[in-house]
Amino acid sequence: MLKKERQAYILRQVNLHNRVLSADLSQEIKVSEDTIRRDLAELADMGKIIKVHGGALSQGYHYSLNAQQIYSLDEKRRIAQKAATLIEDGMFVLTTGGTTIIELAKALPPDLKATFFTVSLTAAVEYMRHPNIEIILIGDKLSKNAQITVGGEAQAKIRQIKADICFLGTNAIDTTHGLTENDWEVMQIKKAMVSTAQKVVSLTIAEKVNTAQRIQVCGIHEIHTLITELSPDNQLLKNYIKEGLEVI
Amino acid sequence: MLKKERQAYILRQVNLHNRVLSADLSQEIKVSEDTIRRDLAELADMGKIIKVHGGALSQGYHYSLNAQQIYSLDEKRRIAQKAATLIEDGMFVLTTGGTTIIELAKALPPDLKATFFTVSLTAAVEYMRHPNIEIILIGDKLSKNAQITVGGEAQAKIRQIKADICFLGTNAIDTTHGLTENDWEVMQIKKAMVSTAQKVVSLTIAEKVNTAQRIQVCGIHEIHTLITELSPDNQLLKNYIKEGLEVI
DNA sequence: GATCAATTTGCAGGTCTTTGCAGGCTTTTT
DNA sequence: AAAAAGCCTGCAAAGACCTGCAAATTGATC
Repeated sequence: MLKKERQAYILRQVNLHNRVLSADLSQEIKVSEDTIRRDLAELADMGKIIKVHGGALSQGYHYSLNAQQIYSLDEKRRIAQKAATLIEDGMFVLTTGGTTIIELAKALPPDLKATFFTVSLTAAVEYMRHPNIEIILIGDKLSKNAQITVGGEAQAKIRQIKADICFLGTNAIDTTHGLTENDWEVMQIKKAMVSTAQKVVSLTIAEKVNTAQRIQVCGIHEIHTLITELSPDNQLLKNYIKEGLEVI
Repeated sequence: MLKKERQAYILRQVNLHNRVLSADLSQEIKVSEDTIRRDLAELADMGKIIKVHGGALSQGYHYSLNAQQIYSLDEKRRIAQKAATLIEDGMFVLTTGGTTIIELAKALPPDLKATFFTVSLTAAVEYMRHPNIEIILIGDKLSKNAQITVGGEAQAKIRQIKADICFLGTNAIDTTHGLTENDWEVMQIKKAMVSTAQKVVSLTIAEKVNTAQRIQVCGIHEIHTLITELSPDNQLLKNYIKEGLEVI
């Protein structure tokens, strides 16, 4: 096998699998690992692959390492757009925190007149920009991790509110475990919201769909509407429709 | 699994769920926790995540409010410095909002362990930077003008708190009218604070000393301590000392 | 086809990286 | 204050890497 051939083969493998190990290639092609290493080094010099200890990665891999400012901002914007259409004048709206909710706050039409209840500082700040929105901040201990208020007081307050709709920035959701979280206090707050709201809407990027965390907020059937950046007829969402959720 | 792959995976998880635990990752990826820790440390060095005890947080999530132009910043800093000396470990501290209070928040020594109650969003955000401060946010309707929560609920909550000390960002003060405000709702909140705190401290730049507004918060004798950027023996403050206030 | 220079390959050895683990320390939780 | 969890340091083994070199291959030329 010629050097050029071999390198072409390697390149194909890298692009196909996104990664290769020198040891594997050496076996497949039946040349020494040194040769593979030299090939990888050359391809890396040409900028066609990324050399790492033990093998190489495809170029595309590099981009996913450079995290953008807010993760999946575009997706979240699209979700926010859809979510905003559910809010009507005069409604009582309950929201958690999180970057998706912030995007929702930004996406609200400026003439919307509604009352927003929130436990999130950052969401509150965002709502303040809107001229016609009344904001009720739910007080209690402030969690430094989640940047929302948590605790018994807050939960009690939430349960007093007869909210028309509740938007949950969602950490993980799947059909068996329902909506799950990684923080006990946050879970309790969300749980309170779910229990008191007429309609529960989960906002989540597709990447988090069908993932689970350790603490359950509520079962899948307690959620009425699921919003992702995908089209509702996407394959990934089939199961949720089957479970009776409205998918937007 | 290659090291870079693993780190990319970790980064993705962090960005997805805002927070990860080393123990979880170690299980998922099936490497030792040490390796995870080393990865997290590296990613943190690169500034892609924030390392915390037991895991890591996503970078983009913890964003701060951009500070606007603050009027007479230097004076307020000096006031904040003096005010910070009044706070001791374990105290319950009550604060309003306003730029002077924000400076106070920034001036707090990092090892101070205390509990802060506040009605101000921006102050709360600032307090969150401090590792050892517990923050209780007092909820209610959010006033867009004052950027603090106002209303009966908030007042009732404030009165329940047995605060050791209360810092009032002050709009106007003179010996005859006492502490005055121009907003009815803000006045009520401050009034509640004055009535419940052991010690009431008014923070004000010299420019506002001997000015009055239309709504009284409290008489001059309900204030225990007055802090300005001036030296306590300054001519301007004589009258307040004569009235029995502690002037710093 | 034979020859020779240039290139390529494999190998030996020594070095560097990565990983897991032990022991002691620090932080957090109870 | 004690117990648990997480962290840090140092260390050792495994694997990957690099350097230099000699053997093998290539290909250009006669």
